[in-house]
Amino acid sequence: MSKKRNTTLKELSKELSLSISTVSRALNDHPDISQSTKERVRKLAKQMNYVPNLFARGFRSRETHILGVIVPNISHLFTSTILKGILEEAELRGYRVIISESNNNEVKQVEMLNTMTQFGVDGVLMSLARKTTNVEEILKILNRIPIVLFDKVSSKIPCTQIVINEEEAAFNAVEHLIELGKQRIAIIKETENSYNSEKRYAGYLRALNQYGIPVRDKLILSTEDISLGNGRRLTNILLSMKKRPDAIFAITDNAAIGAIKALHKFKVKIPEEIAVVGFSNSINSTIVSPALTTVDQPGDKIGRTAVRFLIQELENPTNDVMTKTVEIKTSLIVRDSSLMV
Amino acid sequence: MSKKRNTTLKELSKELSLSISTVSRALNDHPDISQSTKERVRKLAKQMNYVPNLFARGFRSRETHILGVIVPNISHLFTSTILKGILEEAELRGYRVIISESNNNEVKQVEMLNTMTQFGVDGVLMSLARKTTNVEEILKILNRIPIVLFDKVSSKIPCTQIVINEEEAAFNAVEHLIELGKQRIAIIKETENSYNSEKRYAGYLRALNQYGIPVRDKLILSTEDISLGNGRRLTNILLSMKKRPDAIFAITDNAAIGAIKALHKFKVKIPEEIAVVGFSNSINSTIVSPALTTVDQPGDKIGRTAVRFLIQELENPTNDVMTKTVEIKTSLIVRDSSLMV
DNA sequence: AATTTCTATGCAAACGTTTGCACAAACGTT
DNA sequence: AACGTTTGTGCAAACGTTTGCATAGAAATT
Repeated sequence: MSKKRNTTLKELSKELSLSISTVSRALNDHPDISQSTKERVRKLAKQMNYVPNLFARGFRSRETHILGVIVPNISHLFTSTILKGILEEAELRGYRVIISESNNNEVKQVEMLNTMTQFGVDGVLMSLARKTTNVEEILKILNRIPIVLFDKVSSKIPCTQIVINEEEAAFNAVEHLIELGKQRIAIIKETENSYNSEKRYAGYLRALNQYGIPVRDKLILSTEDISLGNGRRLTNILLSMKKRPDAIFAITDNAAIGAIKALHKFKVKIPEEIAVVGFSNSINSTIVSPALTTVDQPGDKIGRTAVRFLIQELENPTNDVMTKTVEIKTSLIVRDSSLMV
Repeated sequence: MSKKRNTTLKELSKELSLSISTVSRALNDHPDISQSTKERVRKLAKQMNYVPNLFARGFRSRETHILGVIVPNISHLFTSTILKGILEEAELRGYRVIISESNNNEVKQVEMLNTMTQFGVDGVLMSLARKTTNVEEILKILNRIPIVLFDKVSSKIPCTQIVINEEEAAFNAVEHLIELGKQRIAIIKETENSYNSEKRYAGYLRALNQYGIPVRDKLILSTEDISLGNGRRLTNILLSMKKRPDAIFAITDNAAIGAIKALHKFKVKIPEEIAVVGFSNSINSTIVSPALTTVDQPGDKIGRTAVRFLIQELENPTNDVMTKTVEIKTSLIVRDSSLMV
């Protein structure tokens, strides 16, 4: 169990009666070294189970080939799907990944960012904590190492940002409802202006405008915490109106499922009386009945793209720090909650 | 953007007209150093934003304070809950965490294990890939660094193993059904003898025996892939019997939800005619209707416990590698699918 | 006053790797 | 035969930290 030391270059060189540098070069396939020597070295290295000490290497070259990832909450399906993409793409490109959680705590987020740079990660992938307002510290760190934001991003931080095309996705969802013949389309969104909520709301408005449907304030409901419970609560409010909506667009699946539960309780027919569309394509959307029409966000693609852009920056360093937004396409998955036959 | 070098001990020492060693000791609170010097050093260190180069440190001390984690699939709620626990506990104890996915691929699993040790992690937390049979490579690595297994474990690997008390959890679930007055309790389990499935099946058998209920082969159904679809399919088989069961215990929530869907289709009353119990307490279990009675597995506790045991081993190294199984308690969450009034 | 003990500090080696430079040996060219 | 070129190898420094040992000066003891 005690940590046996690994074979080192020195040991190899002694065994082969070569210098350390020759052995090092041989293993790194340096052109100066003769073929025969290379083969001898490689053979013995394999035999003696040599593995380079990455610490010594990283220590010298100041490159660790480690990427840091900071997310608000790892046990969230969408997040872990993104992480999956990150892990896969990083591995493919020879990088290792350290993951941390900010727990939606801004202070902790900066702390993690600091220990990660201290640790020597080559770059950081980050999804911002909710209500991140003080970006100063982050900007400081951005001066030292490249950061790529994904999912929860902020225009205040000048760097590459990978997001889904929230606005268009919402537009498509609402357009779909309009094409069903719905005219009084309610939206359930977040109160505080998170990037996502804002964009989705914008898409909602654009769809209504484009199709010449009046925007009715009464049908625009907001909540601090966009949860299943609140989806249900707000739907109850909608049902108590004298003129009920004929469709509900909830900006998260959970809220949409809450809506369905509420509609169920009051025996409202879905989608005939009121159609429902959510956002995320979480597993639950297929479990609820009727199955929920929702926007599929390709999480792993976001992850992969983020890694790709970060590595691109790492390997072609430039000094101009600038905002660059990359939008990942989504698709609308139509299910029973908006399927009119 | 270009990687500015960090402040080093050398720079601090020059500024303070002290030697590097004195500065180092001052920062590490060595008793040899006078209070006044310590304060001077600390002050400047803070001012110049000094952070120790962890690579140089780890390189020298051969301790990285990094734990490696290998899981079959990160985007699985239970897994990511465990990861959450691991991250929290590790952070609390000053360790960082590198996560990798084996994708249930045995070869890749060993590969990851190798690159992790090469990288210099102090220890590894691992949940085994499905059908892990060739443990030889793993045993080799176990000789070099400590490993703690969790969730998907194997008795062939002599190390600490953190699992939930599968058998007892299943026993409690079935006992609960018996107490409802159910007598013909079917089980939906896995064909291949995975650790989890086997234990849960054992709990089922023990409960029946203890209450003197005959075990009927016809009510014991197995499937390769314990999915929602297969839960539905097997339930259809149960419904086609001349003597139907009066309860179904599915060893995963997904299979249980499949069962509920099937029962729904045939208008079987849940739980009056047939009660259903699942296993996992996944989010879906509250979304399906009726809400599913299920076994809650405290994922974060598993994660925290695993970290605790690993660090314990790291900090008190012993040479005796031995199996030690730690069981985490579960609890049965009773919901509508088995709630008889 | 001479000695010992203590306190605070500095020197230098070590960790394993990479790499600029030097340099022998072998070869090719006049 | 003398010179330049190429090829393969080795020397030694560097990265930033920790730490055993040495030591200078102060304080305490004789």
